[in-house]
Amino acid sequence: MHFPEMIKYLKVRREMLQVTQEMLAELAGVSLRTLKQFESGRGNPTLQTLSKLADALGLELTFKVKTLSVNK
Amino acid sequence: MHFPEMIKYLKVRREMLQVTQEMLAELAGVSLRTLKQFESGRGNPTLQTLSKLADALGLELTFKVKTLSVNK
DNA sequence: CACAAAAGAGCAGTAAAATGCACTTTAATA
DNA sequence: TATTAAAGTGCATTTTACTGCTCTTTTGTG
Repeated sequence: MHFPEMIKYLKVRREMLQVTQEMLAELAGVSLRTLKQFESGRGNPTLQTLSKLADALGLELTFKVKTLSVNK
Repeated sequence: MHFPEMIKYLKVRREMLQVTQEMLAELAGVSLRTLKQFESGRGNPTLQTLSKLADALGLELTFKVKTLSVNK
């Protein structure tokens, strides 16, 4: 999952939960400015920031072993 | 997956692949200093840094929906 | 269209991540 | 035990993430 996908995923998740950026920022304990930057693709959040956001959205960061598929 | 677990996971993965910190740092395009700090728990890497490391280890960052379990 | 709420962005200050260099500690093994 | 590779750390510098404030743009609803 690369950058743009992660952003999209979190954004969709937020909207699905009907939470505004303002609410999420507050819930997550992240500044609104930072969240806005992140969602608009202008960011490289720290793991802590990303975790806080994921957490507030009921998500968890995990690793997945990449599989080597021949045909993409 | 929280901070200490992620560190542990990546470290174990690296060792499983018999890769030294030095090799991984080079492969991932991350400075050795940064990797050392991260693995020794003294860090809060940016998403970019974490992604590079995961990538080089054949791992992918993903989100997982947290389930609300009654009895933990 | 008019209005309001939500989202996006410029600017500047502060905090902290990333980096390089040099040194110390730990672990493996001859 | 001596040697050496790998891992860990202190310090200083550079880069950049985080933040608040303010303003603009977009979106949606009457």
